Amino acid sequence: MKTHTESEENYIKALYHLGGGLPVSNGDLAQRVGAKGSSVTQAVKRLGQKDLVNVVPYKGVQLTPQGIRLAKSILRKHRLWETFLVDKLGFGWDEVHPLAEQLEHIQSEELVDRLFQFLGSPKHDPHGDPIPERDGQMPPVLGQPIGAFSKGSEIRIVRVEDAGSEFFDQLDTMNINLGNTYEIRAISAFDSSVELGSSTGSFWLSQSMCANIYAIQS
Amino acid sequence: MKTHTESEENYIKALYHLGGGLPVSNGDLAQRVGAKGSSVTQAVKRLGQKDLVNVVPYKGVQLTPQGIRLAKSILRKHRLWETFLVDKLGFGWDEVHPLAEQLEHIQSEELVDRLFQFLGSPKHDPHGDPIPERDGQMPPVLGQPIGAFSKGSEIRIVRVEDAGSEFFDQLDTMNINLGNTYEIRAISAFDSSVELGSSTGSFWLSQSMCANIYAIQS
DNA sequence: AATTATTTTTAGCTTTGCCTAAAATAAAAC
DNA sequence: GTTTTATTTTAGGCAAAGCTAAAAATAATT
Repeated sequence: MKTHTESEENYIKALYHLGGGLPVSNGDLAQRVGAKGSSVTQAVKRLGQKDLVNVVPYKGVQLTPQGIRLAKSILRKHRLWETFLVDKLGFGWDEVHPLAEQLEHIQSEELVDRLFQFLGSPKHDPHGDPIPERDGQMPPVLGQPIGAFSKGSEIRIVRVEDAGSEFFDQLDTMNINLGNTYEIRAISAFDSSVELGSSTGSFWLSQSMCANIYAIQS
Repeated sequence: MKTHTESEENYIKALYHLGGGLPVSNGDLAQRVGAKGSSVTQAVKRLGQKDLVNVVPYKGVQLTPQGIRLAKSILRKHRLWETFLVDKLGFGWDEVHPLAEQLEHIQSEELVDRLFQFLGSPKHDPHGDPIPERDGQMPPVLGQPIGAFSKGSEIRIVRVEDAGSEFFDQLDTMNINLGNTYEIRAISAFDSSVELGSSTGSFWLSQSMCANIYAIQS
């Protein structure tokens, strides 16, 4: 696998995020990478020459299989570094994203492999998102939004959406973490908020909080 | 402290390595960073505008106090990452340099501080080189070349020069590591090679090996 | 179908950072 | 104290990556 610039990798990442393998519009891509449309046009032209994307002018850009492979390898690095930052260095889960954006560009297969081992071969990152395997396979995306469970269910938190730092702050102040287990004690017919109970007491979660917190039956 | 490009940081690092605080010639700098003289001329002009160096045309370039501060902070990061790679990920000391060259450019005070703590507040890196402190202070440069000790001395290896991968390979095959202790059993009058002894036996070290291995009386 | 609005591309400019080749300066040799 | 040699700087080019403003193509609306 050749070596790519950070800018290129950022475009690939954005394309994977927005479209997976499907075409993405110039405008959406521009918004995602924080550049102007004209810059995107020439950027994807460069990527096209490296066979990382297929470009149809005025129609859209699409990752090639190689592009998807690269995207996954970047995502793998990103999520492994996030895991390192949280598990080993004690960062909060709201702080790690910008750091991982830098670290994900470090080039070394060996480093990634060793990091993976050092972290105990994790399948999911600190937010519960799946970490792509070495060969590109994706572990399952875990859980359903809390709102999807019915009264009486015993649930375990397995994933949270990246819904901004205020959301993470709220999780922190409510002491909600991956792995926590609760019983669903009540569901409000008025505003769909949910009462979660545990051995230490119970509390209410708003509908919008519930929508960003994923759990499984436990 | 503002943010700098990787190229800028590489020039600063090279200047610190070559001159410390003293003037460095264009040619030496060019050689060190692996660029042509003309590239260096404009690079240092840019650095001058940021007050990281003082340039006297045709005479030489010199780090300013701010430049020295920056150089030390890069060196700190470099050596902390090397420590991480060896101590935590199990890399060999000959493999870590190119990786640390990438990692040293990651921007985050917080990350450096946490890494430092995670590694147990080390004062020296895996080669025994001092890791600059947060405030720029330098721990002592340890040891004297093995050749400087006299027959009968009990010594402990505390530092090795970065003398290329063949040198490191030789250390590995001879099982020489930081912390090892030996007795100086003999010094050849013919070629200045040295016989080191330990509980497990003894062996001879060539003069050029000795020159790159540093020890203290133990 | 024609016009308007939106999106995308082209054209041309800027900065960083490298290059080669030619000119200018400093150092060394005669 | 010239002249030759070595070093350093200008001058001019090139690629990556961004920008603005104008032109072209597509999509939406009357």
